[in-house]
Amino acid sequence: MAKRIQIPSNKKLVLDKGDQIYQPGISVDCVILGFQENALKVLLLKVENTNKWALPGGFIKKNEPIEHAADRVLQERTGVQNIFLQQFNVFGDPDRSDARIHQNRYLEYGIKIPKDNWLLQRFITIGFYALVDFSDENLKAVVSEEPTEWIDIKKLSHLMMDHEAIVLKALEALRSQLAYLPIGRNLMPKKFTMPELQKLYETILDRKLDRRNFQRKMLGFGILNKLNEIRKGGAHKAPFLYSFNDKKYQKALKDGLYGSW
Amino acid sequence: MAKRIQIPSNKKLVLDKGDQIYQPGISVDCVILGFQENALKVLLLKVENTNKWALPGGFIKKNEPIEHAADRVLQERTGVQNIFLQQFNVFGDPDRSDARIHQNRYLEYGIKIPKDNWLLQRFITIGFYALVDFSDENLKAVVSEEPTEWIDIKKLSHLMMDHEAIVLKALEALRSQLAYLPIGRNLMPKKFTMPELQKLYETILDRKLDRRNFQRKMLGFGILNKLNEIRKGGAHKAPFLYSFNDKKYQKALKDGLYGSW
DNA sequence: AATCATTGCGTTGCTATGACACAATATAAA
DNA sequence: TTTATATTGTGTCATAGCAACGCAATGATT
Repeated sequence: MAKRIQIPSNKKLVLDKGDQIYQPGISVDCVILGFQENALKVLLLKVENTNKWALPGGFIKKNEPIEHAADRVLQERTGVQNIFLQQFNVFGDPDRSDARIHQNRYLEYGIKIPKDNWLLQRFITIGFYALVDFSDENLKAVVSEEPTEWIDIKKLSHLMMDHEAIVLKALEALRSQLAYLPIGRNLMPKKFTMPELQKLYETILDRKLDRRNFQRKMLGFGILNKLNEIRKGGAHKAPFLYSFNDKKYQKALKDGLYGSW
Repeated sequence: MAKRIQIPSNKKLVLDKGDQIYQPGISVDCVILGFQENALKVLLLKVENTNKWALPGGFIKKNEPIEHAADRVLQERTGVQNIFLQQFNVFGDPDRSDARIHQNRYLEYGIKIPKDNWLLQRFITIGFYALVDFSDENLKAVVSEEPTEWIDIKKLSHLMMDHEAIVLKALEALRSQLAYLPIGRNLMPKKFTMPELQKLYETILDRKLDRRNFQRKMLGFGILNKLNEIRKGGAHKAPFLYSFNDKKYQKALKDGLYGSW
C-alpha cells in the first residue's frame, strides 16, 4: 500500500554516519520571523509522514562553531545570510525528544531506525532567532525539499515536540530586546513608512501604540533617514518614506539604545 | 619524583564510564558571584597540576534536566540551593576545549587518557550564573576536594580555556538584567543598609551612583522593608536597616520592574 | 563641647512620555 | 468638480522620572 521510495543518500548518511559527522545530542533550532500582512510569521517545515510542523533546525558539525551551524540552517532554508541571528535559550528537558518523529520520517523509506541509533538519543537544542524581510529577493529563491510555510505566530498549532514553547520563548526574547536594541532593519523592506514600522512594533508587542508618540520616539533614536519620497496609492494622505541609517543602526546594535541606569 | 596517588573511584568512573552516565560533549559551567569587601567575587577552583583556575562545572546526566545539573553543581560547590540560577549563554567554539587540561589532571594519578576517550572530545558548555550571600551560614559549610577561592572579578588571571570570557559574559548579562529585574536578594545578607546595597549596585555597574537618587529609586520599586533598627558601630551617623520583602521581590522577579514600551 | 564624615530627607530643573488637538492631503464618494 | 473621509504631519500640555544638588540631623571621634 505504501509506496516504497528510495531514501536520498544524504538522509541515509545522516542516519548511519551522523554521529561521526555531527556533535551528538546537540542541535540548533531557528525561529525565523518575518512580517507580512500585519502579522509576525514564523517559518515552519511540514514533517514528513505526520501532520506536525517543525522549526528548521540542524546539527552541529564536529568542527563547526554553533553560530555557524545556525547561520547554515538559515541560509539553507531562506537564502539569506549574515543577518542578526541571536542565541536566546537552550532547551534541554530529558523528555523533549520524541523518537517516533524520527521513526515516522524514515518509515517512508521502509527503514526502521535501530534503537541505539544516535538520532534517537536525547537531544539538547540551542534556540536562535532571526528576523528576515519578506520582500527580500533572496527569500523568494528558497528551494527546499520539504514543504515550508510561514505561519502566523498567533495561530500556532500542531508543532512538533517543544517547538511551540521555543517559538514563544523567542518572541519573549524579541520583546525584551525591543526595549534596548534597534529592531526592524531586517524585518522591513528597504523603504517603508512610519505607520508600517509602527504596525511591526505593535505586532511584536501585541498592543496599540500612539501614532504620534511612536514617531517621536523612533526618530529620537536617530537611526532612520527620512527620504524625500512619499508612498502614493493608499486611500489617504500619502506618508513619507524612511530607510534605516545602516551606520547608526549598527552602532545602536552594539551600544544599545538606552541604558536605564 | 612525582608521588603516585591512587585515583579516587569517582574520577575513574567519570573517565571510564562517563559517556554512559552523562550526555556527551555537553557541560554546564556556573559563574557563582558573591559580594564581599565592596567587590564582586567569583568562585573558582584551582585545577590540579596546573596554575590555572576554572569555573565550577559539571556534566549533565543522561536523564537530567540541564537546570537541575546546574543546580547540582551549585549545591556541591557552595552548599546553597534553590536560588536564582540563570542560563545566560552557550559557548561552543570548536577549539574552546583543551585536552591537555584533562591529561594533566589525570597524570597525577599516573593515568594517560586514551585519545578517543569522551572527555577529550569537543565540549559545548552552557553558562549559568548565580548570586549568593557571603554571610550565609550554608556557604561556610562548603567542603570541596579541590581548593576553591573567591576571586575579585576585576582581577581575573590564569583562567582555564575560555572561562574568563564566560565570566565576563555573565557579568554583562547581570548588568543588563539589573535594569529590569530585582537583584540583590541573594547577594546581600538578610539585613543591610541602603549604602551597602548601593555599593553592590555600583560594583556591578562599575560606576558611582548618586546616594539620594539611588535610595528614591530603590524604595520606589517597593521590594524593600524598612526596619526599625539602625546599624551602630560605624564611625558616623547610623543608617537604617532594610530587608527584602520576599513576596514582592518574587513578584517583581516574575513581572519585571519596568517595561520601557 | 567641637569636629567631621555620613545619613535622611527635600528641592529644582530638565527630559521623556502619555494623552490629545488641529491642520494638511490623497483618494473615494457625491 | 465638489465634498466627504480616513489618514498623516506637526504641535501642545500635563505628568512622571530622573540627575544634580542643598541642608539639617546624627553618631563617633577629638
